[in-house]
Amino acid sequence: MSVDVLALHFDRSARRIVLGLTTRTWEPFRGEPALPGVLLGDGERLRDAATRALTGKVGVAGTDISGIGQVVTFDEPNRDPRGPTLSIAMWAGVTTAESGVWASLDELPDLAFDHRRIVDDCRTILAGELWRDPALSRALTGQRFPTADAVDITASLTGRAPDRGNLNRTLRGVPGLHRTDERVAARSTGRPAVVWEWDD
Amino acid sequence: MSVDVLALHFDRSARRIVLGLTTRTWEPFRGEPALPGVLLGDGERLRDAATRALTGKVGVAGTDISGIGQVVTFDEPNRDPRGPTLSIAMWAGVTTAESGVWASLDELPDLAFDHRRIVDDCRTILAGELWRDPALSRALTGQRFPTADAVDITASLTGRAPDRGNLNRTLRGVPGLHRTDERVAARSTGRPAVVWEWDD
DNA sequence: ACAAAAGTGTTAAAATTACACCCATGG
DNA sequence: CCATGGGTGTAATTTTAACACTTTTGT
Repeated sequence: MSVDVLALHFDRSARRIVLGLTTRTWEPFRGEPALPGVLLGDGERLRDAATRALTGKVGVAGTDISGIGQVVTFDEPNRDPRGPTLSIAMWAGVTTAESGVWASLDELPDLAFDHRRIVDDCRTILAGELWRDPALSRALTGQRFPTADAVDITASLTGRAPDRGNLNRTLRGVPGLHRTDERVAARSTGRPAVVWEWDD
Repeated sequence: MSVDVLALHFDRSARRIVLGLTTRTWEPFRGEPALPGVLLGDGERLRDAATRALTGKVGVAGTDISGIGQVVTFDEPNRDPRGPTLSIAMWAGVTTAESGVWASLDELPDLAFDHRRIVDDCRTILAGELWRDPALSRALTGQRFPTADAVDITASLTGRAPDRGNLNRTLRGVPGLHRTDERVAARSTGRPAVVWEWDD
């Protein structure tokens, strides 16, 4: 029973979401990139296991984790050559991506085990929950963010650019999120974007 | 890490779904009704664990299980007084409810642990997946069934009677399901209902 | 003929999606 | 004043939900 984490970080300058990876130190798949994962300890909570995976395998500081949530459980017989195992997939928001390996969602290297499949499946699910699940949304945006970031996050996660107008209206309906009067120039040109802020 | 099963059987004569329960033989909650559950064995698949729970704790024959599926994983710290544990909730369709204790979804006794909460949460989820997930739908209806059964199943799972007309159209859109020319009198009076049949 | 149950037809309401057009800023 | 990005308005489409009305059977 392992917990595998999709560590998501929104890279503002690259305008896309990057995924935190580790390099496997043991067989099987030694040397190949993989999702950070740990075996679930006895009586350990899922979020604790996920945190352990992030700090231990990617080098993320505990304080840089902005949110954790459950995605799905994978139960395929051939996912691990060592025998049938279970994998609980979790998402985690990470505020800084300094240590560890980070790859764009659209340019992933070959991953160990069935991790590629896990990423693909989870990406679809998470794309559907974005702006519906406040915890996930907030973990990706941070406390305050311009609309431009929301556009980039949506585009990066869903794989295609959203309609800006519709997204703007969608944001108005997100519980716990409100518009501020503030504007900020997110790009070098063009109209400045509204700043959105999560209630505390 | 336990697997807890919502054993669902559609009782045609009672026109409702009943839930299979066990009586706990050990502390804690000794003597109280509970969802059939087992500890997940090393390398055991979820469906195997669920089957083991049904056969061992409710007395269901393996051949009477019409389908098994995953619902969600519960990870609440206080769910078990013995310490933090994880519970993977599964649904299972059961074709005959002869041995074991079966209770209507709407008249459940007090259950051990947080099983009442599990049932409530899963019921909401399953109600949403009915007629969308063919595996779940088919496990409840059986290979062939009149529209009347679909009405009863929907009413029993969602808690309120569906619009017959809309449900009829919904069934037309279910993948793998088709109408037959056959009609059957499901009630003592009224127009006979169309029989639906799953492909294969 | 009447009540009960099943189906069909139609409409209303809501949620998604698409797109035209106006606004604000940098160069 | 023009290119670029942000925002509003509006319409088309699709999905859900509601409800009136017709059909078929037993009593």
